[in-house]
Amino acid sequence: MRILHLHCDHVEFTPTKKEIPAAEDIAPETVRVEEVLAAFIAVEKGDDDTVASKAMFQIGNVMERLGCTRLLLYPYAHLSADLAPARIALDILTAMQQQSKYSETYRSAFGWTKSYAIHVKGHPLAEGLKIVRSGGKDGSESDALSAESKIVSYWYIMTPDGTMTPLKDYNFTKNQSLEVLARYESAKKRGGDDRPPHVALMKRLAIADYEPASDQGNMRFYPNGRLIKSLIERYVTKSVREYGGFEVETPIMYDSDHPSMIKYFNRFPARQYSIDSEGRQLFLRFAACFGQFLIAHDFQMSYKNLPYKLYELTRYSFRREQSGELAGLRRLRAFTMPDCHAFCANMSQAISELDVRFNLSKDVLHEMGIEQDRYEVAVRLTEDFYNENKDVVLNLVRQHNKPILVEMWKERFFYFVLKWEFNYIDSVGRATSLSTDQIDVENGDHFGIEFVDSNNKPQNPIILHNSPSGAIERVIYALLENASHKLKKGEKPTFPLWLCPTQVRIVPVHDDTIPFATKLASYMNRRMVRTDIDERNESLGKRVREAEKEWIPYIIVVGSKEAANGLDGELSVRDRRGGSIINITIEQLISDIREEVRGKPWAMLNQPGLLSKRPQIMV
RNA sequence: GCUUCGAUAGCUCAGCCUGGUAGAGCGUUACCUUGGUAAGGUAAAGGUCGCGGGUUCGGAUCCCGCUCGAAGCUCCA
Repeated sequence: MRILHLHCDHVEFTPTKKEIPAAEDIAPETVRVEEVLAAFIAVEKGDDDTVASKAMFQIGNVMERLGCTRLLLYPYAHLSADLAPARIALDILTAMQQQSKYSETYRSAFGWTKSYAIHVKGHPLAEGLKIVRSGGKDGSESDALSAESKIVSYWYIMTPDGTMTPLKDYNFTKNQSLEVLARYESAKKRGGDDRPPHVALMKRLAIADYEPASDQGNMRFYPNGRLIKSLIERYVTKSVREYGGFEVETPIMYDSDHPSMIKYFNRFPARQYSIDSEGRQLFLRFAACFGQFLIAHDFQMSYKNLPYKLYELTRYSFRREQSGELAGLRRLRAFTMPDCHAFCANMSQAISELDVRFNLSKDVLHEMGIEQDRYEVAVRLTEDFYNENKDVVLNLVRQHNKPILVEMWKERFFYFVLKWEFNYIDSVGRATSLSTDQIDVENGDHFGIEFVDSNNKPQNPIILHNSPSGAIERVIYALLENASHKLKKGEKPTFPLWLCPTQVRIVPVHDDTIPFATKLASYMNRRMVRTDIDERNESLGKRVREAEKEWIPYIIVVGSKEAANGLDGELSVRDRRGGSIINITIEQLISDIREEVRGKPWAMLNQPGLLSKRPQIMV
């Protein structure tokens, strides 16, 4: 912020016309002030509330020295070439006005073209320039964010029989991972300092890696990783479509001055990627909410249409987390987020929909190979909501059939009255939220979303925000952590069969058997079983070993015996999960695999079918 | 953002303390090998030791600054 302060005999100004869309709504009247310190102010990028207080402190010092008691705050863009977005500038100017200790504090209208006359006193201290920068550890934390840290929470554990026990009185001996979550969230105590195991695995399996040429937290996905990610994306989308969500696609960037965005944007200004485009400041979405709300705003809805559900899988949502907070696939700056909003006519409809989505989320995680023993449920809600709807929480804990963590707030601070999350607990003691749903009582009004009720009166819907799986990258993180959990227990790590980049690896014993191997592989691929062939000039033992290192569930070694028997004969199949070599026909193997992956999306191999044709991606 | 640690071959890392010809394993390439269920053999290619400065006859190595990365902290709408 730059402040040009002038000690004046008098200042007179008249707003003549609105200059920008965000201009204040005021009646344009001429104002004349005598014996005043006129502070011409340009609010710059990165300025925040701390700048407002610092500026007022400095202005106070000047006022005292001059013996002046009248202050005029005059927004003046021409002092800087690096201005803050209009809405933020207005917020800060308003904050300065409110913080002023002078009873006669004037502020000229923001966003208006003004004519003005000024008479500056002729003494040495009459003119000065101050430059104020934001301080503190995170320069542009908003008011909302700092207020958030002051929220008072009450923590409980609720058991399936409905008992609520204050956290400090609960005995965790039988629920160690819930204790991890509880400590993690309430005491803000974190786990060990081991490197997260999934990072090494994501590299070794050629799934994903850091991209040094991008910003931190923006990953590259190799063919194997892209295949896995794409299958998960398709599966989640399919599940939400079957549940009744209708898929839309919305822009990834929004105008930070758009009236509906202001509140969202200002809440976390330091956490956005922003882009300048022809003088407008755009920010990259950090969720799918705006896009869907802006669509719903333009719908003509009746109560008969509700509940109505919109869905988008955002690739990507962006959150510019602090650099030190990023961690492998667990915490990113660009991530893929399925987000399904249900517009509900009233609270009872919202509550019954919440229940459906809780089960949807549970099923989705289960089908992806993330079971209930790997995650813990947290429910956060306001005291009022709890008192009026105790059975809602009770119902959730019964469905989960394990104790859950409850965080209760005296008053509503966020836009929701209730939120639940499934928190994955990893092997190094970290909790990471996957699925979530919220009951939002604010944004229907805020985004002007309306439906007409049975009395022909417009109403704002209650909105549920559900991500049935959480970020797709996090699902992969959880699958890799599951695998590393198995490793620690001395078991063989695996992916769910439908997600394996290669489901069957064929290893020909001898060059003569390559034609048969090729015939076999192409038959299986046509039958939707991802099959490849390792015909490299390597020893049999080495090729089997490498297939095992890739976690390939089935390895078929074909020699002259199999080639002679043809497609009808029995094959010698190494079953990784069963831990033995089985003799089975091709038809039986295909039908076993097809049975196991039934209902899941399928894609063909995303690599050359012959290993000799593949570049080495990772060691 | 703060603290700590790190940056040497495509990858994983040794060498640095104690300055003097740039190392290993894996991978890649070629040849040999034709092997029946977790590593067959031989050889070759491959490096501006992150960038800049300083000390020194001489710096991957010691000193200073910078850049980038990771972990932890704070944080996670």
